[in-house]
Parts: sequence; C-alpha cells; structure tokens
Amino acid sequence: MEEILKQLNDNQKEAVLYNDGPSLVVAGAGSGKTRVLTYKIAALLKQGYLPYHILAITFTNKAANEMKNRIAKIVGDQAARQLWMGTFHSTFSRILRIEGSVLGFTKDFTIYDTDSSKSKIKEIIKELNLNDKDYTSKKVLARISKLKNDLVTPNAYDKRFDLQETDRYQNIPRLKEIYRIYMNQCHRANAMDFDDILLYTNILFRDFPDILQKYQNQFQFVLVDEYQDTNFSQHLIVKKLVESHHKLCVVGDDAQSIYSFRGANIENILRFKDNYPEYKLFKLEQNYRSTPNIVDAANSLIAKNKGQIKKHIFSEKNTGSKIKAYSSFSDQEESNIVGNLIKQLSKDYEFQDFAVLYRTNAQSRLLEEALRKRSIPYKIHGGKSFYQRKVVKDILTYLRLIINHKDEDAFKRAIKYPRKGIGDTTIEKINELANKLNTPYWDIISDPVGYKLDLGAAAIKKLNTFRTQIEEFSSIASTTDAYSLTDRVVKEFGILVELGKDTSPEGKDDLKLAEEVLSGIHEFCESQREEYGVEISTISDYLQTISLLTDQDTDKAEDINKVTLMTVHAAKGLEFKNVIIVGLEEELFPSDMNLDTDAGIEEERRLFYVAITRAEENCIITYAKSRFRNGRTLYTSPSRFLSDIESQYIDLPVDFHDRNTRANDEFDFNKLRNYGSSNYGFNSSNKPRYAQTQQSYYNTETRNSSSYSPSSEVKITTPTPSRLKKVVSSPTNDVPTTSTNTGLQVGNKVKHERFGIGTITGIETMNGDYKITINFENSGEKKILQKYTKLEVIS
DNA sequence: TCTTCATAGTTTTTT
DNA sequence: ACTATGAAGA
Repeated sequence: MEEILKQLNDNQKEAVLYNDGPSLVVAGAGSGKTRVLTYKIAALLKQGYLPYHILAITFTNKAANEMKNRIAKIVGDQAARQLWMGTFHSTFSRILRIEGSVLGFTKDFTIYDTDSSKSKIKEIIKELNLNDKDYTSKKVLARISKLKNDLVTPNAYDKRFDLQETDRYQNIPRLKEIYRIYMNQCHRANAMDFDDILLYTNILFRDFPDILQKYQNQFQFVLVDEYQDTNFSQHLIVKKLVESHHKLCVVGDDAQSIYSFRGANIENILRFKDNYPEYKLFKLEQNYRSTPNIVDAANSLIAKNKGQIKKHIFSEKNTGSKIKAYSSFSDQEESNIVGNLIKQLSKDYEFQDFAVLYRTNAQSRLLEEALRKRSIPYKIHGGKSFYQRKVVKDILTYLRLIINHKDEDAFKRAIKYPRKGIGDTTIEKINELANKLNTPYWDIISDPVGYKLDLGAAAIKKLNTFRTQIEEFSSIASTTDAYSLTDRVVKEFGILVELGKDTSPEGKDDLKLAEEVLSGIHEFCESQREEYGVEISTISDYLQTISLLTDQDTDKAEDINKVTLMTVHAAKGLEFKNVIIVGLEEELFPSDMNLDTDAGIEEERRLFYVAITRAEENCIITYAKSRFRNGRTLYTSPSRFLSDIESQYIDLPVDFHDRNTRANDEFDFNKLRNYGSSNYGFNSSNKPRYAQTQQSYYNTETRNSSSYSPSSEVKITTPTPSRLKKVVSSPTNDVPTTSTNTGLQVGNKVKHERFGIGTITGIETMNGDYKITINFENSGEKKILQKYTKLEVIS
C-alpha cells in the first residue's frame, strides 16, 4: 500500500484514502482518474471490504475490464474477479435476471437493441393508423426513451398534462397510446430495451423493499465513474443503493458532460451536495496527459461556458507547440490535408499515435479514402457493430428464440429467414390475435385450435414444424455447449445452405461472417472455461454476455499500430499523442441540431473540449469551406469555437479573419472536389484568397432529483437510429487467412486475429476438424478449432 | 408468397 | 450516396 501511495500526488492520495462518507472527485481531463479509482478500490480491499461488497460502475465494459486487470495486479486475480464491476446496464441486467420474476420476466429475458425497438415502434404506429410523417419511429422512440429515463411510466404519463401538452405541440398527441402498447408488448415478449433495464431496476427497488435491502446490504461501498454522464434513472438507483450508509464515491468532470441527448443530466454532479450534504469534495487539477499549451487552449475554450465547478487544470510538462488550424476549399481537400499531415508526422511517430476525430460518423468516408490512397493503416470505430450485421443477427435470432420463446421480434425474424413458406399474411393474423387476446405469439401457435387461429391447414402444419424444431433445441439448450448447439442451428435451419446459394462476392463475405460467429462462440466457450473453469457455456450465457457489448469493448490483435478514426463521443476517456479534429464548421461542429439553445451550444463546446484534451503532444484542427452533405454541396463557415480559443494558443489559417471566408457561388466547388490530392490544377488567377489557403499547408435542464418527478423541458433530442459500419481495415494491413488444414505444425508461430501471436503446442483431430492448442504470448494457452479460425503462420 | 425494380427520404452523438 | 418502402410481376 505504501508503494501505491507513493505514486500519487497529494490530492489523489486524499481522494483515495477518504472512505468514511460520500465523496465527489472532480477529475479534470488527464488527471489520473483511473489510477485514483483503481487504487481506491485496492485501498478499500486492504481496509477490509470484501470484494463482492464493492460495486464499481464504469462507462464502458472495456473500462471495467481494464480496471479489473489493474486491480488484479495489486490484490490478485481471485479478489479482483469477485468485484462487482461493469456498466449500469450490465450490472443491473445481471440483477434483473436474478430478481426479475417478481416483475414478470424470466432470467432469459431478451435485451432489445435499438433496431428491434424501432421496428416494434414502427409496427405500433402502423397498427394505430397514424401518419408516419409526424410519428417517425426515431422521434417516438427518442421521446419514450426520455420518459423512461425520467422514470415516467405510462401510468405516470397519464397524469402529466405538461408532458402531454409538449407532445401535442410536437404533433404526436397519441404518444400516450404508443408508449403503453410498446411497453406492454415488450413485457409480453419477455424483453427489455436499454432504458427498461434502468427503469425496471427502479421499479424493482421501489416496489420490493426486501430486494432493495438485500442489495443495500450487499453493496457496502459504491463507486461511479463518469458521473457527469448519468441520467436521472441512474442517479436514483445509486441513491437508493447507498441510502443507509452513504458510502459512495463518484468521479467525474462537469466539463466533459457530453451525453445529454441520452438523458444524462449534468445537474447530477453539479448538485451532488443536495443529496449528500456531508460530502467531501476532491479536485484533481494536474493534467499528466497534455502539454501546457493544449491544456491552456482547452481551458480558454471551456471558460466560455457558464455554470461550472471551479477548477484550474494545469500541466507541468514542456510548453509544447500551438494548436494548428488548417482551412480547405472542400471536405475532400480537408481529407487530403489530414492524410498528408499524418504521412508527414509519421516519420516521427507510430501510426497508433494518431487519432482523427469527427462530429458525425458520416464524415469518415472521405478520410478513409484519403488514408487508403496513402497506404496509411487505419481502424475505424463506430457505425454498425459486428452484432448488428444482418447475417450475424439472423443467426443470433434463432438463439434468442430458442431461449426465449416469447421474443416476438426473434420469432418474426426467424420465420422469415430462411424462407419457410410462411408469409406476412400469416404473421399478421397471428399478430392480430396476439394483440386482441394480449397473449404471446408462441402460446397461440402452440394451440392454434384452442385460440381459434384462422389459418389454413398447410400454414398450421408449417408453423408446427417450425415450433417443434425450436422446442427440440430449447430442451437441450441448457445442457449443450453454445458452440455445438449453434453449429447445429445453422445447419438444421438451413442457414448455411441459404448463405451458400449466394455466390456473389458479398455472399461469400456473408458466409465468412457466419463462420466468424461460430468461431466467436467457440472462443467464448473456451475463454469461459479457462478463465472461470466453466465446463459448458450455454447459448444463454453467450447471449447475456454479448447483448450489452459494444465495439468499443472488443480489441482485436490485428488492430495494433493503426491510425484511429472515430467520433468525438467515442474518444472519451482515450488519449493519443497526435489528435486531428476535423470539420470545425458552423452547423457541423457545433451541430445544427444543437444550435437553438444555449445549453445545446454549451454541450457542443464541451464536446470540443473533450476532443482537444485527448491530445498529448499535437493537436491539429481542420475545417472546410464547402462540404458535401445530404447529397448537396453546402458552403460553410468556420466554427465559432475556433474564436473561443485564445489566440496565443492557436495558429489560425491566414485567411481566417477575411471578411467573407465562406465560399460562394462565384466559384464552382464541385469541380474542385474532383481534382484529387496533389495540385488541383488550380492557378490562383481569379481567387488568390483560396490559393493562399492551399499554400499555407502545401509549402509545408433542471430536475427535482429527490422524487419521481422529472423535468418538463420542451426540447426533444433525437438520438440516431443505427450506425453504419463496415468492419474495415485498410488493405495494406489485411491479414491473409489460411483456409486449408495443411501446413500447421507443432512449434509454428501463428497470429490469431483476437489473441495475437502464439506458438502451437499441440494439434489433434476432432470430428474431422483440427483442434489446435496454442500458447499465446498475451492471452495464455487456448484450444482453437481451425475450421472457424483465421490463423496466419508467422514462422 | 416471394422477388425485383423504382422512388423517396434521410444523417448527431450511444448504452 | 444509401437504405427502406411500395408496387408490380413471377
């Protein structure tokens, strides 16, 4: 313990050692927050707290795992493994699986992702014959999400005339009905959406005091990271858990609150003392990450926001260079500038030292292109994750249905693919009856006669076959390991055959993807056995683990030493030596969705603050004067945030203060866009101003937080539906796959896409496949089936 | 019932 | 530019 404390500065030390009551640790960017949390937990363990009496809530699963590993190094694997550590969603879904029966859920309830929720909502809107112009599924889901996060249940909504007024004003007066039907149908399907996990936890704790007490006794100390990004629902869960002892430590930075669109309430941190008057406040103000210039630039920016916790973030490193801003004619030129800058700087840095940050995922396209052209390896993060890909979903759908027959979303998907001769008409009839009787689909098709299901004999027969098949799998699901069960599923339901039919390149990709699912499940089973000694991991175990995984949580070995491309939101908590922030334009950053309120602008400014403070050594900012968006070229002007940074910390482009920097119609920018990277064939005859630009580079809400009475704010934030991602690596770094069984020998050094480099220590045959034992440098020994695994032979 | 072709609307950020 | 929907044909 002594050694640990030596590694901390005085403020950090105090924060670590104070454990007698509630504390708020205001941790500026780069101030060693994770270190404090880690050591604090270690200190608690040394002070006699048992590991399973400590609950630590992190923002991502990845953060939880990293922290667990760090703690394991101090206190040992055994203790670290017993800690309760995870995101709000993973922690409380775990509890809901245990306790949910009192609320009418089984332990195998499904967690609907945003896509499933949206299609459910869409259906309801259709059934109610509402016009889908006003009632877009996105808008409605956003509204329902907000209500849930404010703990306004459908019953509560009935009494909230202020909220109803708001919705009338938004042209969605019948939200009331949609909300009620949606919740009812999810419940009927034994399913919860993301917000339900928190809402039902609150209901559980409110209506079942004995259960609440059980967990109050269990969690003798609670820690919450990124507290500035908690919403009302989360805040209240924590409040109830620590009600009797107030042994609570929250860590956060009000300047980095960037998730209000998800219901996060900055007030939770600003008004911590209202709920915990005896709290102690600790401030971590020394930044160990960035140069003083970057820290001061960020400080001067964030000073333009009102209502913050006072703090003076400082750095004692060497001053460092100024932030550099570059302007460009077009978004395309911007990408090329970024590519050239990285190329140039990469003489002194590794590729992994770079991150390119943008406001919206849509901006990644051109950047990818520019990097690819220059053979710069990159990884892109954000967009559609592995588990959202169609093929993956199709397979997982069957698993969902097998463990949860009531999952109506899975039922519909599974019955549609592969085709079974059961069409929309049949499903519609089942749906109608299910709604009329408020009975799950599965009950109805299990007894079509009893429920008077009006279908022909052929349809009933087909339904029966399908049902029996699923039920056969269900009966063995709890005793069969996930890998062999899924293997049978893809074969017996004809998924493999169906995928095999498509011989186009995309079709082949799909087949590969299906194999990746299998290999992923196999790895899951193996790792469960090795890490936890689990003999058989079931599909239920598997689904529970992946349902709350994001692509942030998975690190691939093949992704080392690449430039990172991601949104600013996704970059939260990360750091890079060189950070390039692109698209600093009005209506993009700040986003046009957030322009109309001061609160919106302030959140965008915090977002920019987060972006800048990711940088350790160099921070570069770019903006374009024209940008292709929504199928049109827009003329844009530089972001107001550029003027928020005091001039001594930033080099703005020479044309920045020109009167009319906004591009105008005198010039055809569409032509320019197509000229490529090198010289644009552009002679500065008619527009010297622009030539100069080129030269500059080429020459070198208030809420009552003590009760269920949420805000009545009018603005609706609309979260994005689904993200689009290609699981892409740049061509230069693609790992070739070895597809044949030949060529592997004991002693070979191989590279595995997830576990990295290892040596083969054994090969045995198994069911016509090869089971290879590999001792991985970083992840230890694993047994891997070759058929489903990409192995690259190194030596 | 299923496939295909054309058209329209669409893009903030994510557990 | 891309996907989701709708109509028409197989």
